[in-house]
Amino acid sequence: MVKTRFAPSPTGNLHIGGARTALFNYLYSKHHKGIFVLRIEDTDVERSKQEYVEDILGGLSWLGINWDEGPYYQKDRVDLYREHAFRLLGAGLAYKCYCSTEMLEEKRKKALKEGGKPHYDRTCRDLPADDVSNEGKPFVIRFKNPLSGEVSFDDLIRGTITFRCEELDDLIILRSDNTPTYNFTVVIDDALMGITHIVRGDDHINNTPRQILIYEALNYPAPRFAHVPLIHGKDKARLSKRHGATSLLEYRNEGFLPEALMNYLARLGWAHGDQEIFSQEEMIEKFDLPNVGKSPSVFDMDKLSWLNGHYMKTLPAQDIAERFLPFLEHMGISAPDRAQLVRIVMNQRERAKTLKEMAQASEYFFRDDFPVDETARTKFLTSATKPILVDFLEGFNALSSLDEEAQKPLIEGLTQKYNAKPVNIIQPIRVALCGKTVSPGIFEVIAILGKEKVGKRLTKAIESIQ
RNA sequence: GUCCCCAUCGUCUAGCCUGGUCCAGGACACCGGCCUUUCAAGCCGGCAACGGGGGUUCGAAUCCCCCUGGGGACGCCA
Repeated sequence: MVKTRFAPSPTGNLHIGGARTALFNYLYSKHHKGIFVLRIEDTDVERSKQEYVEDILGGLSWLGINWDEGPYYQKDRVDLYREHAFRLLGAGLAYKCYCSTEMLEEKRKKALKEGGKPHYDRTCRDLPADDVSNEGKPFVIRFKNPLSGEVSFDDLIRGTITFRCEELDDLIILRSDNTPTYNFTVVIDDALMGITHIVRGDDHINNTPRQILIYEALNYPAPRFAHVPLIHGKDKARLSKRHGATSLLEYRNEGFLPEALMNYLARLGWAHGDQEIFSQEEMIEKFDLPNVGKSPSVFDMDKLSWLNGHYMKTLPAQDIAERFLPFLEHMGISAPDRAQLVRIVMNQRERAKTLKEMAQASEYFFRDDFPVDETARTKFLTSATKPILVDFLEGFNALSSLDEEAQKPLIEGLTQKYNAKPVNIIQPIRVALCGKTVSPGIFEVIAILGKEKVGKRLTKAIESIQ
């Protein structure tokens, strides 16, 4: 049984990178009909915040990634980690270290300056067992790394990776305040929770050999590892707040659809031939680790927008209308007429990349005091176009239906009378009704607005012209 | 500095494992055209890449080595 996990630390929002890691873990487990676990790694009491926990859970839920187990909180499991730490201490596989933070910092700096590895010099490693000189002093527990030999593992994405033990440090597993550290808790939890496959960012490659050594010391079987490349910003550097490192929920607020974001994230670093569009079911069916690329990818907003536009156009209109509503409400607009709303969505969705854009472009459908673009007004609401509007209004009032077939002859009649192209007749009407030169087809706009509103708006526009 | 990872169009990528069908395919963006009541959408077309150098081979994007470039790690953060 395949069991994967996503184990974020709540020291920041869930961003694009984290979400993709979560997605890959989720897809891999579901592909193998396995279990996906969510675990919150909150052992850093200083930096962990409840608001981030909420952001992470909210972001995953919105995206559509559901976990089968958890969320587990490491905070609730500290006794477990301590037990393990002292077990290693008792077995001689770990030792107490009394070096102060300041001292260590100095040693690091010095080593770096001399061109060496900034590693712990193992001062306390060989302190005699009956040493009493440090009695009562605060201490940390360090893991006793093998001094020689190699550690290697077979990465599911990159193949075999080997490290020499000399490169590894005697890392701290229990801090002086008695709290455990990441490289230790992660091993214990993954082992105890029965995680079979660890999919994570490749910034963890260096941690892997240390963790494998801990698995061995603890006598736990090690899982398989798969390190996915990091996502970069346009400047090719690691994703930061400037690029896409904002909360996933920001994308929701900007009017992106979770289907689009999930699709985009899946294709960032993974491919299945030439296919671009994947439903969640298809991703689960087709996702596999060997198809994940090895090189870092750049987050591309344009492509995300395109995908979002695609889903805007292809998801059921009723569905889009449902999700569209909050964006209207955010603008202080209520849309009680369901059928009308769906009709607006059907006409606007191909001209908007996001729900937010669509809301902004649809204001005139809901408000009579919609803004009027001044450039459009001076160009199309003029003394020259006034008679067209007057004529149109007159003909319009006589219409018995607002169907396209009923409206068409009216416009055609005017093009003949004024010897003008349709565009010259329609644009003034459009500006009168919408306040701008851009809108869905004029027949649709009129049908959606209805007889009364169209009449009022035309009258108002005519009166505004000197 | 040391260690680790990576390297195909501007971007996401297919192809690489199992060399020839690749003067490298798809998608986004961009440019042009068609359609057209505006804007979009849609359709058609175009631009555009195997980082460099050595090997191996009849033949290399594909295998090997070096260089260069980029990224990551080196915390009582995760």
